[in-house]
Amino acid sequence: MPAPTLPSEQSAAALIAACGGRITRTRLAVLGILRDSAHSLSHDDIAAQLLALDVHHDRVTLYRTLDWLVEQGLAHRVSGPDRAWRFNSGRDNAGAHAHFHCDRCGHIVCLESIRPDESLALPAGYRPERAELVFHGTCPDCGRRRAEDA
Amino acid sequence: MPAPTLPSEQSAAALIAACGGRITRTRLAVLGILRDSAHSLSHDDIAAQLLALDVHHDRVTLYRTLDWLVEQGLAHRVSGPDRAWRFNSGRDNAGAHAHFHCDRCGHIVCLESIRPDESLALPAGYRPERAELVFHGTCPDCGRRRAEDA
DNA sequence: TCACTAATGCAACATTGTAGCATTTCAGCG
DNA sequence: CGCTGAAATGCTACAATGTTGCATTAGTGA
Repeated sequence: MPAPTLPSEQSAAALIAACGGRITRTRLAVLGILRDSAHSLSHDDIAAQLLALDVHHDRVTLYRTLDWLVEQGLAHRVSGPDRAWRFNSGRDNAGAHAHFHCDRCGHIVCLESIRPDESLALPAGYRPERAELVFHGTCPDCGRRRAEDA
Repeated sequence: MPAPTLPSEQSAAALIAACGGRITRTRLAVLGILRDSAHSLSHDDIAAQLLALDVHHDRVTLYRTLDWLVEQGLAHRVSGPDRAWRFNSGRDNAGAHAHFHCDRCGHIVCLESIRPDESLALPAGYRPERAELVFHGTCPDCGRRRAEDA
């Protein structure tokens, strides 16, 4: 019986090889996890999935693997609401709609109905892959709470 | 000779008192610094300015002071490119234009010519104070470097 | 199979932020 | 003005996230 394999691992191996990198179990598993996920994952999320898949790994190795994937363009790094990076495999739909970020309580809400305008012209040389539109302000809960304080 | 006083400290004291908080040297100085700055400052930036003003303080006290200012609505907390918060006194112009965030090298570039559309309708209860438009992708430098690699 | 080196694993460190608790200091009051 | 109680501070220790250096392991090509 072969080792457990994620559905997208075959193409993952090809992608890794195409970058001139060695094909290792950590890279295969991490890239597979990222490609199977619909949204961005934190280092911690990925570590948990690796554990579930019985892929032994080291914290530092995971950081370096993710750095390498980002450097090769196989993954993207985005900064989350807390002070931790999120990673995704490029085509995810997290950036397709706008977000509301409450500066009072720090919560982030998806505004599915609003989409950023991606047609704006950027200066030469910049190659945008997605646009992120974030509104900052006060959310309904915090607005209410503040009114009660007064 | 009186202690050095920032230009906006008078009104800062009034703002603090209006929130029902005690007027302390740390709050006066921090709020003054934020109000005098045109852009968002990190905890570290603020600590450096406090040091320059000879306002003795503790790391933890500064965190708690900033938390309190944010809670009272006297300051805003925004997440920076690195995993550290930035603080500002509300009306700053950092959000008035779009930014380009290179996912490869992590650098952030201001795109002065592009401004987010603030006229979009948000769901009821949300009170936006500013909109942030960030393009993610590859910057000219990284695009060139990647072409050379191939 | 062998050798070379990329990749890993480990330990120690750096940065950013929090929790608990004793001490200081602000602000109201006699 | 000098007390007094609670708010604010300062200290120590801790937690979360990420990085550096270096010895060891393991892919890859021959």
